[in-house]
Amino acid sequence: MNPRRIVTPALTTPAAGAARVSRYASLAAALTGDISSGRYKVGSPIPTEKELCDMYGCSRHTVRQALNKLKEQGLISSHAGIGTLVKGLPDSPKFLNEISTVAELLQFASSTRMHVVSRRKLVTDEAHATLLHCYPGEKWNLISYLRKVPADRLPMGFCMVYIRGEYADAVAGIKTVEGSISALLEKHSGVRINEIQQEITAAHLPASIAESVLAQPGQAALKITRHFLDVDGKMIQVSIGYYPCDRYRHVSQFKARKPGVSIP
Amino acid sequence: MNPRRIVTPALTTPAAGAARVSRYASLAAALTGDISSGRYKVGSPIPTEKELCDMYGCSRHTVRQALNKLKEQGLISSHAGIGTLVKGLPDSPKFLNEISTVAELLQFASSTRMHVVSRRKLVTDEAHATLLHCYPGEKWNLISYLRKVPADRLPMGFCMVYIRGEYADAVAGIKTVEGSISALLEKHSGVRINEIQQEITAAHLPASIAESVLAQPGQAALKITRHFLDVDGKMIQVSIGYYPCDRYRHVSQFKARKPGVSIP
DNA sequence: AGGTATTTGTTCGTATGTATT
DNA sequence: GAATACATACGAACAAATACC
Repeated sequence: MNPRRIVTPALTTPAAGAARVSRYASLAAALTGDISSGRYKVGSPIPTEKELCDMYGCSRHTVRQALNKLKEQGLISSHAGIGTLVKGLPDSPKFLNEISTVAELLQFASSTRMHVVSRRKLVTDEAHATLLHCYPGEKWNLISYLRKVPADRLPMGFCMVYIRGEYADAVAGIKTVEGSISALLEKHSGVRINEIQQEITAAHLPASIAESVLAQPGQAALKITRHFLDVDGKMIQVSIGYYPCDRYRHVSQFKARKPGVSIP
Repeated sequence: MNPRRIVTPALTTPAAGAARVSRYASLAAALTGDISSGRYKVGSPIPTEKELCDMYGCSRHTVRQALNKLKEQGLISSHAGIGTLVKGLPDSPKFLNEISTVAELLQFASSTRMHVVSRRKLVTDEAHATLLHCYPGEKWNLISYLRKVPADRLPMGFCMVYIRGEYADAVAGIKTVEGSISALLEKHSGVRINEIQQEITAAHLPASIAESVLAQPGQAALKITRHFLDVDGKMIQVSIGYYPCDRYRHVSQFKARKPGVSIP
C-alpha cells in the first residue's frame, strides 16, 4: 500500500524550550493549509484519522482535536463509516464593526455639545458638486459648529455640515445641540439615513480653523469626512470635521462573525 | 466496574434500553439549562471539571466534551488555575444594526507590500505591558516594516508590529510580505483572530520615522493602533502604524440593516 | 441479503504541563 | 513551594454507521 513513513512535513518541532503552539493547533493549521492549497479538494475525503496519526506521528485524540477545530470553522464534515470530507475553503474571517446607531458612529458621548458658530445658504458650484456628490446649481445649507465637552475649555474640534436644502428646516434656529444632526434630520423630516461613508485622514490645521479651536495653525489634526445617504442613495448630509491631535481619538472595535451566521 | 453514583438527576441514564443521546450532549443540555435558569449566574464559576465528573458520574473527558459545546456557543470560558466562568446567557441577541463591510479592515491588502526593516525579540517591561495589555516579563517579538505600493517611490507608512512569542515563528525569516501579518499567524499556527480594536489619532511624525518614510519630521500623520485578540481575549498581535498625510486615507462604509433582521 | 472490514463517535483511564491561588 | 484547576496528550475499548464482497 503506502510506505508508512512521514512524507508530510512534520509538525513544528517543540524542540527549543520556548513557548510553543499545541500539536493539535499546528496540525489544524497544516490541514487548513492543505485544503486551501488544493491538496485536499472540496468534496473529496481527507486521510482517515488513523492515517493522519501515522502521517503526523501523534495520537488519535490529537488528530480529533485538530479536526474539531476545522469542523467549528465549517471546513470539513465527518460521518461514521464514510470518513471526513472537505466542505469548503477557508474563508478569511469577516469582521463586524458593532455599532448600533449613528450617534455611536460619531462616538461623541452625550456629554458633548455642538455650538453653532455660523450658518448660511448656498447654491452648489463645481467644487461643491465634487464634495457633495451632487450637481451644480442645487440648494444646500452650510452649518459650522464647535464640538465641546462642557467641562473643558478647549473644544474638541470644528465641524462643517452641508445639508440638502429641503431638510435644512430641521436645524433652522438651533444654537446648541446634544446628539447628532442626522438624528435631528430623521426626527424632523422623516428621512432615513441608510448608508454612511466615512473617510479619515491626517491634515495640518488651517489657520482659520486653528483660531476657532484655540490651537496652533499647522498642528496635526484628524480630518473626518462623512457622507450620509438615504435608501435611494441620495446624498442628505455631508460633514467635515477637524480634530486637533490629543483632543480626539477615533476608536472602533471589530468582532469576527460567527461561522454560519450570514449577513445580507 | 466503578461505583455508579448519580447524585444529580439531570442526565438521561444511559442504562435502560437505547436512549441514544450521548452523555456529553445530555450534560451540555443540563448545564445550558442551569445557566439560563440562573443556577449558574453570569460572571460566576460553574463547578470544576472534577466536581462535574462526580456530580454526573462520568469521566473528565466527557465533561470536557460538554464544556466544549458550551464554549463554542460562547456561554462559558475557562482558564487554567481559575476555573470555568459563565460568560453570557444562551441566545443573548445583543447584535446590532449596522455593519462595516470590512472585507479588508486593513485596507492595503493586495496591491501593497510590507518590507521588513528590523526585527528583534524582547521581554516586556511596564511600558510594553500597558501598550500590549499584557504582563511585564512576557516574551514578544517586534517587527518594523515599511508599507509600499510597488509603483511608488515614497512608502505609504511605517509600521511596528508586536507579536506574542509563541506565534512569532510564522514570520521568522520573512523579508517582504503580501497581505497581512495576522493572516500569516493564522495560517502558520492556527490562531484565530476574533476581535480587533482599532484606534486612529493624528500625530506629528517622529524624526526617526520621518526619515524612514522620506517625509518631514513633524509632518501630520495618521497613527493607527490595532490590537488583535483571539477568542479567549488573549492579545496576539499589536500594530502601530504611522501614515503621513496625503499618502493614506482610511475609508469605511456603514449600511443600515433592515429592521427585524437579527443575527443570532 | 448477509457478514465483515473500515471509519468515525463515544467513553473510559492515565499522565504531564501550565496557570493561578 | 504546595495545592488547585484547566490544557494537552498518550492509550484503549466498544458502539454505530457505512462500504465492500
